[in-house]
Amino acid sequence: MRTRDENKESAIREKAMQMIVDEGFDGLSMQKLAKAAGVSPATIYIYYKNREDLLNQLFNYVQQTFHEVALEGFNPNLSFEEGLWIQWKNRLKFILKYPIHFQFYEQFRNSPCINHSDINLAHFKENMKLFVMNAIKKGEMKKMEPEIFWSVAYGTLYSMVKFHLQQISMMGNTFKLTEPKMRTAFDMVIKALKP
Amino acid sequence: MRTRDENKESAIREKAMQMIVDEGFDGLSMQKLAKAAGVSPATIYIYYKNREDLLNQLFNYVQQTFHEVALEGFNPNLSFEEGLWIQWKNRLKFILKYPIHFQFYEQFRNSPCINHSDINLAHFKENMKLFVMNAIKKGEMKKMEPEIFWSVAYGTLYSMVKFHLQQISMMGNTFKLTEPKMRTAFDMVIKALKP
DNA sequence: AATATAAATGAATGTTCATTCACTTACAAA
DNA sequence: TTTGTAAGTGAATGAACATTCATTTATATT
Repeated sequence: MRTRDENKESAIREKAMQMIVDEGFDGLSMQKLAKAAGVSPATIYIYYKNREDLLNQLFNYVQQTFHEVALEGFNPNLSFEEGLWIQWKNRLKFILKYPIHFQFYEQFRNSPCINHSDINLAHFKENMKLFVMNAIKKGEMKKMEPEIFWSVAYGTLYSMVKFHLQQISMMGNTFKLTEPKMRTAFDMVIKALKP
Repeated sequence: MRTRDENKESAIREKAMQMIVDEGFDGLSMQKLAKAAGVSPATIYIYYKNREDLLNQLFNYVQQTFHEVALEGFNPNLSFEEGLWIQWKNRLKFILKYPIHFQFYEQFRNSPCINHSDINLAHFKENMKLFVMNAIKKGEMKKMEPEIFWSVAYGTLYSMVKFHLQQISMMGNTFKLTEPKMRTAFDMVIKALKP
Protein backbone atom coordinates (compact mmCIF):
# COMPACT_ATOMS: atom_id res chain seq x y z
CA MET A 1 0.00 0.00 0.00
CA ARG A 2 0.97 3.57 -0.53
CA THR A 3 2.59 5.38 2.43
CA ARG A 4 1.33 8.58 3.98
CA ASP A 5 3.20 11.72 3.08
CA GLU A 6 4.03 13.37 6.41
CA ASN A 7 4.84 16.60 4.62
CA LYS A 8 1.29 16.83 3.35
CA GLU A 9 -0.13 16.36 6.82
CA SER A 10 1.99 19.10 8.36
CA ALA A 11 1.52 21.39 5.36
CA ILE A 12 -2.24 21.19 5.84
CA ARG A 13 -1.90 21.82 9.58
CA GLU A 14 0.46 24.78 9.30
CA LYS A 15 -1.27 26.45 6.39
CA ALA A 16 -4.63 26.11 8.09
CA MET A 17 -3.39 27.90 11.21
CA GLN A 18 -1.66 30.52 9.10
CA MET A 19 -4.85 31.21 7.17
CA ILE A 20 -6.94 31.49 10.31
CA VAL A 21 -4.47 33.86 11.95
CA ASP A 22 -4.25 35.97 8.79
CA GLU A 23 -7.89 36.01 7.76
CA GLY A 24 -9.98 34.68 10.64
CA PHE A 25 -12.19 31.63 10.82
CA ASP A 26 -14.30 32.71 7.87
CA GLY A 27 -11.11 33.12 5.86
CA LEU A 28 -10.46 29.38 6.01
CA SER A 29 -12.08 27.49 3.14
CA MET A 30 -11.21 23.91 2.33
CA GLN A 31 -10.46 24.71 -1.29
CA LYS A 32 -8.17 27.65 -0.49
CA LEU A 33 -6.46 25.55 2.18
CA ALA A 34 -5.94 22.71 -0.30
CA LYS A 35 -4.39 25.08 -2.80
CA ALA A 36 -2.15 26.70 -0.15
CA ALA A 37 -0.97 23.30 1.09
CA GLY A 38 -0.37 22.05 -2.47
CA VAL A 39 -2.88 19.27 -2.10
CA SER A 40 -6.24 18.18 -3.47
CA PRO A 41 -9.32 19.20 -1.46
CA ALA A 42 -10.18 15.53 -1.13
CA THR A 43 -6.82 14.81 0.52
CA ILE A 44 -7.75 16.95 3.52
CA TYR A 45 -10.65 14.57 4.11
CA ILE A 46 -8.22 11.66 4.43
CA TYR A 47 -6.67 13.33 7.48
CA TYR A 48 -9.76 15.05 8.88
CA LYS A 49 -13.39 14.01 8.94
CA ASN A 50 -14.60 17.50 8.03
CA ARG A 51 -13.93 21.18 8.60
CA GLU A 52 -15.05 21.13 12.21
CA ASP A 53 -12.91 18.09 12.94
CA LEU A 54 -9.93 19.83 11.38
CA LEU A 55 -10.36 22.84 13.65
CA ASN A 56 -10.83 20.73 16.76
CA GLN A 57 -7.83 18.55 16.00
CA LEU A 58 -5.67 21.62 15.41
CA PHE A 59 -6.81 23.09 18.71
CA ASN A 60 -6.10 19.89 20.62
CA TYR A 61 -2.70 19.58 18.97
CA VAL A 62 -1.66 23.10 19.99
CA GLN A 63 -3.17 22.82 23.46
CA GLN A 64 -1.30 19.62 24.13
CA THR A 65 2.11 20.83 22.96
CA PHE A 66 1.66 24.19 24.69
CA HIS A 67 0.98 22.59 28.04
CA GLU A 68 3.78 20.08 27.59
CA VAL A 69 6.23 22.92 27.01
CA ALA A 70 4.79 24.82 30.00
CA LEU A 71 5.82 21.95 32.30
CA GLU A 72 9.39 21.50 31.02
CA GLY A 73 11.77 21.52 33.99
CA PHE A 74 8.81 21.97 36.32
CA ASN A 75 7.71 19.86 39.25
CA PRO A 76 5.13 20.66 41.90
CA ASN A 77 7.66 20.55 44.75
CA LEU A 78 9.65 23.52 43.51
CA SER A 79 9.35 26.74 45.47
CA PHE A 80 6.33 28.78 44.44
CA GLU A 81 8.40 31.59 42.97
CA GLU A 82 10.76 29.32 41.04
CA GLY A 83 7.98 27.04 39.75
CA LEU A 84 5.82 29.87 38.52
CA TRP A 85 8.78 31.64 36.90
CA ILE A 86 9.73 28.49 34.99
CA GLN A 87 6.20 28.32 33.64
CA TRP A 88 6.25 31.96 32.60
CA LYS A 89 9.54 31.47 30.77
CA ASN A 90 8.36 28.23 29.14
CA ARG A 91 5.16 29.83 27.95
CA LEU A 92 6.97 32.83 26.51
CA LYS A 93 9.46 30.53 24.78
CA PHE A 94 6.65 28.62 23.09
CA ILE A 95 4.79 31.74 22.11
CA LEU A 96 7.83 33.39 20.54
CA LYS A 97 8.79 30.18 18.75
CA TYR A 98 5.27 29.40 17.48
CA PRO A 99 3.41 32.71 17.37
CA ILE A 100 1.00 31.43 14.72
CA HIS A 101 0.08 28.39 16.79
CA PHE A 102 -0.49 30.54 19.84
CA GLN A 103 -2.56 33.12 18.02
CA PHE A 104 -4.69 30.39 16.48
CA TYR A 105 -5.12 28.91 19.95
CA GLU A 106 -6.22 32.22 21.45
CA GLN A 107 -8.59 32.97 18.61
CA PHE A 108 -10.13 29.54 19.06
CA ARG A 109 -10.47 29.92 22.82
CA ASN A 110 -12.37 33.18 22.33
CA SER A 111 -14.78 31.65 19.85
CA PRO A 112 -17.97 29.69 20.50
CA CYS A 113 -19.32 26.33 19.32
CA ILE A 114 -16.08 24.78 20.39
CA ASN A 115 -15.28 21.33 21.67
CA HIS A 116 -13.35 22.50 24.75
CA SER A 117 -11.80 19.09 25.31
CA ASP A 118 -9.87 18.99 28.58
CA ILE A 119 -8.69 15.40 28.25
CA ASN A 120 -5.15 16.40 27.36
CA LEU A 121 -4.90 18.69 30.34
CA ALA A 122 -5.46 16.13 33.08
CA HIS A 123 -1.73 15.74 33.78
CA PHE A 124 -1.14 19.46 33.64
CA LYS A 125 -4.03 20.24 35.98
CA GLU A 126 -2.90 17.60 38.45
CA ASN A 127 0.55 19.17 38.58
CA MET A 128 -0.82 22.66 39.05
CA LYS A 129 -3.20 21.56 41.77
CA LEU A 130 -0.39 20.02 43.79
CA PHE A 131 1.85 23.01 43.17
CA VAL A 132 -0.74 25.51 44.40
CA MET A 133 -1.68 23.38 47.41
CA ASN A 134 1.98 23.13 48.41
CA ALA A 135 2.50 26.87 47.98
CA ILE A 136 -0.45 27.64 50.25
CA LYS A 137 0.67 25.10 52.85
CA LYS A 138 4.22 26.49 52.86
CA GLY A 139 2.84 30.00 53.31
CA GLU A 140 4.26 31.23 50.00
CA MET A 141 0.83 32.12 48.66
CA LYS A 142 -2.46 33.39 50.04
CA LYS A 143 -5.37 30.94 50.03
CA MET A 144 -7.78 31.77 47.20
CA GLU A 145 -10.07 30.29 44.57
CA PRO A 146 -8.22 28.63 41.70
CA GLU A 147 -9.77 30.96 39.10
CA ILE A 148 -8.55 33.99 41.02
CA PHE A 149 -5.09 32.51 41.33
CA TRP A 150 -5.07 31.74 37.63
CA SER A 151 -6.23 35.22 36.69
CA VAL A 152 -3.58 36.97 38.77
CA ALA A 153 -0.81 34.52 37.88
CA TYR A 154 -1.42 34.26 34.13
CA GLY A 155 -3.89 36.98 33.11
CA THR A 156 -1.10 39.50 33.36
CA LEU A 157 1.27 37.39 31.27
CA TYR A 158 -1.30 36.75 28.54
CA SER A 159 -2.20 40.41 28.35
CA MET A 160 1.46 41.37 27.83
CA VAL A 161 1.84 38.67 25.19
CA LYS A 162 -1.16 40.04 23.37
CA PHE A 163 0.36 43.52 23.28
CA HIS A 164 3.57 42.00 21.95
CA LEU A 165 2.00 39.87 19.23
CA GLN A 166 -0.80 42.12 18.06
CA GLN A 167 1.48 45.14 17.96
CA ILE A 168 -1.27 47.14 19.57
CA SER A 169 0.31 50.10 21.27
CA MET A 170 -0.96 51.90 24.31
CA MET A 171 0.71 55.26 23.74
CA GLY A 172 2.13 55.13 20.22
CA ASN A 173 5.36 53.13 20.33
CA THR A 174 4.94 49.36 20.10
CA PHE A 175 5.64 47.04 23.00
CA LYS A 176 8.33 44.36 22.75
CA LEU A 177 8.13 41.72 25.45
CA THR A 178 11.62 40.84 26.69
CA GLU A 179 12.73 38.71 29.64
CA PRO A 180 13.58 41.72 31.87
CA LYS A 181 10.09 43.12 31.29
CA MET A 182 8.65 39.70 32.07
CA ARG A 183 10.65 39.70 35.31
CA THR A 184 9.34 43.14 36.30
CA ALA A 185 5.75 41.99 35.86
CA PHE A 186 6.48 38.63 37.46
CA ASP A 187 7.85 40.23 40.63
CA MET A 188 4.65 42.26 40.91
CA VAL A 189 2.53 39.15 40.50
CA ILE A 190 4.49 37.31 43.18
CA LYS A 191 4.03 40.28 45.51
CA ALA A 192 0.29 40.20 44.81
CA LEU A 193 -0.05 36.51 45.57
CA LYS A 194 2.03 36.49 48.79
CA PRO A 195 0.03 36.19 52.04
CA MET B 1 -40.06 60.88 2.92
CA ARG B 2 -40.42 57.69 4.90
CA THR B 3 -38.88 57.68 8.41
CA ARG B 4 -36.28 55.20 9.61
CA ASP B 5 -37.51 52.45 11.86
CA GLU B 6 -35.19 52.55 14.88
CA ASN B 7 -36.41 49.13 15.93
CA LYS B 8 -35.10 47.62 12.71
CA GLU B 9 -31.69 49.17 13.21
CA SER B 10 -31.30 47.87 16.74
CA ALA B 11 -32.79 44.49 15.83
CA ILE B 12 -30.12 44.05 13.19
CA ARG B 13 -27.39 45.15 15.61
CA GLU B 14 -28.46 42.93 18.51
CA LYS B 15 -29.23 39.84 16.44
CA ALA B 16 -25.91 40.16 14.63
CA MET B 17 -23.99 40.18 17.91
CA GLN B 18 -26.10 37.33 19.25
CA MET B 19 -25.38 35.22 16.19
CA ILE B 20 -21.65 35.87 16.34
CA VAL B 21 -21.48 35.02 20.03
CA ASP B 22 -23.54 31.86 19.50
CA GLU B 23 -22.01 30.60 16.27
CA GLY B 24 -18.84 32.56 15.61
CA PHE B 25 -17.95 34.85 12.73
CA ASP B 26 -18.59 32.19 10.12
CA GLY B 27 -22.03 31.65 11.65
CA LEU B 28 -23.11 35.14 10.64
CA SER B 29 -24.66 35.25 7.18
CA MET B 30 -26.55 38.22 5.88
CA GLN B 31 -29.59 36.14 4.94
CA LYS B 32 -29.81 34.41 8.31
CA LEU B 33 -29.32 37.75 10.03
CA ALA B 34 -32.09 39.31 7.95
CA LYS B 35 -34.46 36.50 8.88
CA ALA B 36 -33.53 36.69 12.58
CA ALA B 37 -34.04 40.46 12.62
CA GLY B 38 -37.35 40.20 10.73
CA VAL B 39 -36.08 42.30 7.85
CA SER B 40 -35.24 41.92 4.17
CA PRO B 41 -31.58 41.20 3.35
CA ALA B 42 -31.55 44.38 1.29
CA THR B 43 -32.55 46.42 4.32
CA ILE B 44 -29.29 45.60 6.07
CA TYR B 45 -27.51 47.33 3.19
CA ILE B 46 -29.37 50.54 3.92
CA TYR B 47 -27.72 50.73 7.32
CA TYR B 48 -24.37 49.13 6.46
CA LYS B 49 -22.24 49.29 3.32
CA ASN B 50 -21.47 45.58 3.45
CA ARG B 51 -20.71 42.72 5.84
CA GLU B 52 -17.30 44.06 6.82
CA ASP B 53 -18.72 47.51 7.48
CA LEU B 54 -21.43 45.94 9.66
CA LEU B 55 -18.82 44.17 11.79
CA ASN B 56 -16.63 47.25 12.11
CA GLN B 57 -19.56 49.50 13.04
CA LEU B 58 -20.72 46.99 15.66
CA PHE B 59 -17.23 46.86 17.12
CA ASN B 60 -16.91 50.64 17.26
CA TYR B 61 -20.35 50.93 18.82
CA VAL B 62 -19.51 48.50 21.62
CA GLN B 63 -16.03 49.90 22.13
CA GLN B 64 -17.39 53.40 22.51
CA THR B 65 -20.16 52.55 24.98
CA PHE B 66 -17.87 50.25 26.95
CA HIS B 67 -15.28 52.95 27.47
CA GLU B 68 -17.91 55.54 28.25
CA VAL B 69 -19.29 53.33 31.01
CA ALA B 70 -15.76 52.63 32.26
CA LEU B 71 -15.29 56.34 32.94
CA GLU B 72 -18.59 56.96 34.77
CA GLY B 73 -17.87 58.74 38.06
CA PHE B 74 -14.19 58.70 37.23
CA ASN B 75 -11.74 61.56 37.00
CA PRO B 76 -7.97 61.46 36.77
CA ASN B 77 -7.44 63.30 40.04
CA LEU B 78 -9.01 60.58 42.15
CA SER B 79 -6.67 58.57 44.33
CA PHE B 80 -5.09 55.68 42.45
CA GLU B 81 -6.91 53.04 44.42
CA GLU B 82 -10.31 54.70 44.25
CA GLY B 83 -10.02 55.55 40.54
CA LEU B 84 -8.99 52.06 39.52
CA TRP B 85 -11.68 50.47 41.68
CA ILE B 86 -14.37 52.61 40.06
CA GLN B 87 -13.19 51.42 36.67
CA TRP B 88 -13.23 47.79 37.74
CA LYS B 89 -16.78 48.15 39.04
CA ASN B 90 -17.93 50.03 35.95
CA ARG B 91 -16.47 47.43 33.64
CA LEU B 92 -18.05 44.56 35.55
CA LYS B 93 -21.39 46.38 35.54
CA PHE B 94 -21.28 46.74 31.77
CA ILE B 95 -20.20 43.16 31.22
CA LEU B 96 -22.93 41.70 33.41
CA LYS B 97 -25.54 43.97 31.82
CA TYR B 98 -24.44 43.36 28.21
CA PRO B 99 -22.65 40.00 28.19
CA ILE B 100 -23.38 39.49 24.49
CA HIS B 101 -21.89 42.85 23.56
CA PHE B 102 -18.81 42.14 25.62
CA GLN B 103 -18.30 38.65 24.23
CA PHE B 104 -18.69 39.94 20.69
CA TYR B 105 -16.14 42.64 21.51
CA GLU B 106 -13.64 40.13 22.88
CA GLN B 107 -14.11 37.76 19.98
CA PHE B 108 -13.53 40.63 17.60
CA ARG B 109 -10.42 41.83 19.42
CA ASN B 110 -8.89 38.38 19.14
CA SER B 111 -9.56 38.13 15.42
CA PRO B 112 -7.49 39.50 12.53
CA CYS B 113 -8.25 41.62 9.46
CA ILE B 114 -9.81 44.16 11.72
CA ASN B 115 -10.09 47.91 11.50
CA HIS B 116 -8.76 48.61 15.01
CA SER B 117 -10.02 52.16 14.99
CA ASP B 118 -8.80 54.03 18.04
CA ILE B 119 -10.55 57.30 17.26
CA ASN B 120 -13.23 56.78 19.88
CA LEU B 121 -10.68 56.09 22.56
CA ALA B 122 -8.82 59.39 22.44
CA HIS B 123 -10.72 60.83 25.39
CA PHE B 124 -10.42 57.62 27.36
CA LYS B 125 -6.69 57.33 26.72
CA GLU B 126 -6.11 60.94 27.70
CA ASN B 127 -7.86 60.36 31.02
CA MET B 128 -5.92 57.20 31.74
CA LYS B 129 -2.61 58.82 30.87
CA LEU B 130 -3.21 61.64 33.33
CA PHE B 131 -4.46 59.23 35.97
CA VAL B 132 -1.37 57.01 35.74
CA MET B 133 1.02 59.98 35.67
CA ASN B 134 -0.60 61.42 38.79
CA ALA B 135 -0.43 58.07 40.56
CA ILE B 136 3.27 57.72 39.83
CA LYS B 137 3.97 61.31 40.89
CA LYS B 138 2.04 60.86 44.13
CA GLY B 139 3.99 57.67 44.86
CA GLU B 140 0.86 55.49 44.76
CA MET B 141 2.21 53.38 41.91
CA LYS B 142 5.59 52.16 40.70
CA LYS B 143 6.89 53.69 37.47
CA MET B 144 6.45 51.23 34.60
CA GLU B 145 5.64 50.93 30.91
CA PRO B 146 1.98 51.54 30.13
CA GLU B 147 1.50 48.04 28.65
CA ILE B 148 2.82 46.46 31.85
CA PHE B 149 0.55 48.65 33.95
CA TRP B 150 -2.38 47.75 31.75
CA SER B 151 -1.64 44.03 31.90
CA VAL B 152 -1.37 43.95 35.69
CA ALA B 153 -4.31 46.29 36.26
CA TYR B 154 -6.78 44.80 33.77
CA GLY B 155 -5.39 41.44 32.60
CA THR B 156 -6.44 39.92 35.89
CA LEU B 157 -9.93 41.38 35.68
CA TYR B 158 -10.49 40.23 32.10
CA SER B 159 -9.30 36.75 32.90
CA MET B 160 -11.78 36.46 35.77
CA VAL B 161 -14.56 37.78 33.57
CA LYS B 162 -13.74 35.14 30.97
CA PHE B 163 -14.04 32.39 33.57
CA HIS B 164 -17.36 33.84 34.63
CA LEU B 165 -18.86 34.20 31.16
CA GLN B 166 -17.50 31.14 29.45
CA GLN B 167 -18.37 28.93 32.41
CA ILE B 168 -14.98 27.28 32.03
CA SER B 169 -14.07 25.76 35.36
CA MET B 170 -10.63 25.20 36.73
CA MET B 171 -11.39 22.37 39.14
CA GLY B 172 -14.95 21.27 38.34
CA ASN B 173 -17.33 23.75 39.93
CA THR B 174 -18.03 26.86 37.87
CA PHE B 175 -16.83 30.30 38.86
CA LYS B 176 -19.25 33.11 39.61
CA LEU B 177 -17.69 36.57 39.69
CA THR B 178 -19.16 38.61 42.57
CA GLU B 179 -18.10 41.98 43.98
CA PRO B 180 -16.33 40.47 47.03
CA LYS B 181 -14.27 38.26 44.73
CA MET B 182 -13.50 41.29 42.59
CA ARG B 183 -12.33 43.10 45.73
CA THR B 184 -10.04 40.22 46.71
CA ALA B 185 -8.36 40.28 43.32
CA PHE B 186 -8.33 44.07 43.24
CA ASP B 187 -6.50 44.32 46.55
CA MET B 188 -3.83 41.98 45.18
CA VAL B 189 -3.47 44.08 42.06
CA ILE B 190 -3.08 47.27 44.10
CA LYS B 191 -0.42 45.57 46.22
CA ALA B 192 1.39 44.53 43.03
CA LEU B 193 1.38 48.03 41.59
CA LYS B 194 2.47 49.88 44.76
CA PRO B 195 6.10 51.11 44.77
C1' DA C 1 7.20 -9.24 -11.14
C1' DA C 2 2.48 -9.42 -9.52
C1' DT C 3 -0.88 -7.99 -6.25
C1' DA C 4 -3.39 -5.76 -2.77
C1' DT C 5 -4.36 -1.60 -0.51
C1' DA C 6 -4.46 2.84 1.23
C1' DA C 7 -3.03 7.54 -0.38
C1' DA C 8 -4.02 10.96 -3.41
C1' DT C 9 -6.50 13.16 -7.01
C1' DG C 10 -9.56 16.58 -9.96
C1' DA C 11 -13.84 17.25 -11.46
C1' DA C 12 -18.53 17.44 -10.09
C1' DT C 13 -22.63 18.34 -6.86
C1' DG C 14 -25.91 20.78 -4.54
C1' DT C 15 -25.97 24.37 -1.14
C1' DT C 16 -25.30 28.69 0.82
C1' DC C 17 -23.25 32.94 0.41
C1' DA C 18 -22.99 38.44 -0.20
C1' DT C 19 -24.85 41.62 -2.86
C1' DT C 20 -28.00 43.95 -6.27
C1' DC C 21 -32.09 45.78 -8.44
C1' DA C 22 -36.60 46.87 -10.02
C1' DC C 23 -40.16 47.75 -7.31
C1' DT C 24 -43.49 49.18 -3.42
C1' DT C 25 -44.51 51.73 0.82
C1' DA C 26 -44.79 55.37 4.23
C1' DC C 27 -44.52 59.91 5.41
C1' DA C 28 -42.94 65.03 5.66
C1' DA C 29 -43.41 68.98 3.04
C1' DA C 30 -45.98 71.49 -0.40
C1' DT D 1 -54.44 66.07 -1.28
C1' DT D 2 -50.66 65.65 -4.03
C1' DT D 3 -45.80 64.80 -4.46
C1' DG D 4 -40.91 63.93 -3.73
C1' DT D 5 -37.93 61.02 -1.39
C1' DA D 6 -35.80 57.83 1.39
C1' DA D 7 -37.07 53.35 3.69
C1' DG D 8 -37.98 48.93 2.85
C1' DT D 9 -38.75 44.76 -0.03
C1' DG D 10 -38.39 39.76 -2.33
C1' DA D 11 -36.59 37.55 -5.93
C1' DA D 12 -32.55 36.91 -8.60
C1' DT D 13 -27.44 36.36 -9.61
C1' DG D 14 -23.07 34.56 -9.87
C1' DA D 15 -19.37 33.30 -6.88
C1' DA D 16 -17.62 30.50 -3.33
C1' DC D 17 -18.59 26.99 -0.28
C1' DA D 18 -18.03 21.86 1.99
C1' DT D 19 -18.06 17.50 0.64
C1' DT D 20 -18.08 13.25 -2.44
C1' DC D 21 -16.67 9.89 -5.82
C1' DA D 22 -14.79 7.39 -9.63
C1' DT D 23 -10.26 7.00 -10.76
C1' DT D 24 -5.19 6.91 -10.58
C1' DT D 25 -0.80 6.33 -8.08
C1' DA D 26 2.76 4.63 -5.02
C1' DT D 27 4.52 1.18 -2.19
C1' DA D 28 4.86 -2.82 1.18
C1' DT D 29 4.10 -7.54 0.92
C1' DT D 30 3.94 -11.75 -1.60
